[in-house]
Amino acid sequence: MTYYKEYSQFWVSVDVIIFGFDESKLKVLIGRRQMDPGRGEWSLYGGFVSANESIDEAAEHTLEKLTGLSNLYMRQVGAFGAVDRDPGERVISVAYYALINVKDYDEKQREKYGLEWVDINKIPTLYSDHNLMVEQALKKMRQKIKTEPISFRLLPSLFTLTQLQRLYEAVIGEEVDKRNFRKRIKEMDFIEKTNLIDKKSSKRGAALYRFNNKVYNEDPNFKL
Amino acid sequence: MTYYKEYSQFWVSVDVIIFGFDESKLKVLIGRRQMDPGRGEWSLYGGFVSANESIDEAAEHTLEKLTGLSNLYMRQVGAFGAVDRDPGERVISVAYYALINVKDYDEKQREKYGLEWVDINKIPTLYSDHNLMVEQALKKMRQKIKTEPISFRLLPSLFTLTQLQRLYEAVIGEEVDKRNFRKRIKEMDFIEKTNLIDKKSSKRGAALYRFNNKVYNEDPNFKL
DNA sequence: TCAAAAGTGTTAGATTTACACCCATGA
DNA sequence: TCATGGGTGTAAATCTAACACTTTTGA
Repeated sequence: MTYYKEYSQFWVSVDVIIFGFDESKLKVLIGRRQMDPGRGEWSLYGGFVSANESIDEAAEHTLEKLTGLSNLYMRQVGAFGAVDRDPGERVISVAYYALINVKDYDEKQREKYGLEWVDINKIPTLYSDHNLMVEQALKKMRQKIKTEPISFRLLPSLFTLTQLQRLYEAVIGEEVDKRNFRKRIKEMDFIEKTNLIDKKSSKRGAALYRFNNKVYNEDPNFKL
Repeated sequence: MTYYKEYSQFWVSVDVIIFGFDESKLKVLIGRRQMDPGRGEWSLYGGFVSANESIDEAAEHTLEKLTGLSNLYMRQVGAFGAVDRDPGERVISVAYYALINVKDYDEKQREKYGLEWVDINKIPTLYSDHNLMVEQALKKMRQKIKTEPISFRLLPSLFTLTQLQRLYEAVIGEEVDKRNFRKRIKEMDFIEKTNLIDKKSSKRGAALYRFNNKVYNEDPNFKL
């Protein structure tokens, strides 16, 4: 503490907006806050940054603790720093959003932390400024999904085009034309048709597709 | 300090990327760092967040102190939190970018703080992770300038279409077609032609335009 | 008189949107 | 046999991109 001792210090936390996709709905993982103040209120999951980790790492640790998964897609939303944002103390928080495939996520893990998947359109009032964080995270994600292949982080590794379309619609919040959507998909060589058939979703069965990251890297042109 | 005492606290600073436009170039205001560590290195201007202000306010205060101007356009870039980003101590910094009209900015103020306008394409190595901050700020600004009327924050209140075009080109980093550019401007009713003529830029003289915010708010359709 | 910047329209090509029917299958 | 979701192509409309010459005037 040699250089800056005259200045104030703050607690810094991270809050993670975890997006998942299920039943054609975009969902967020929220839980009941486990600590005071605000114990019992609906809240994002978060954690404090500790001295030996970067903010990014703190967010990764939080996410990994919660999901048991690593290498998830995660991006910073921004820093939230209103003086009274936390009802307890002055805490500055950095929000991140992460994408997970709901099927990879262990239900036991979910129950252990008392978390629930909540439809993005039915989010209750959350602790502190967490509603704001979710809103901003969604806005960022909407941008990204049009220009980067992040959809695949929310889907199983094999997916049907209808699933992909429903996901896209859930994220941008409006319906799109099936034929036009598929036309665009066909132009992206890194979205590969397998010869596997999904029989769960329809009687006829739907072709299963796969995202080929190697092909994508050779010609990273994604546009929805 | 009742709730979170077990957790670490951090210094939190703000760093401001101040963009200006002059001589058809996009510029950033940087100076020689006035404090240890890193005294004398090229650096963004920043300041520590204090206990009684939000991060946004801290950024506004920093900017106002530096420029003597208030109500400038400012947006958050994000939080930077690598453990060793600051060579002195662990400091988490939140970067902001601001837009100013170089002509509104008092030269005395600039000299007082030893600041220089540096071409965005000729930025020297800066203190800490400030180069990264500038890069990210520019990326964000590039997005914004296409969909929101922020150009006018970088220009005098009366400007010629050539100035507007040069600014746009400087920000996106490529030249655009004059006729197509002007066609798009004509469609935006909130960019109003005045009957004033600027004689500085050419012998013939160029019509001066003005951004009408009231008209913009009635039909906020901006697209470059 | 000429150099320098201002100002102005048209056309071809590319992209986007709208739209409707047949297919395969399990219940 | 029929209800359900899967799959497919074309044409009109819109948007984008390319392109060159005339005007004005101060030096």
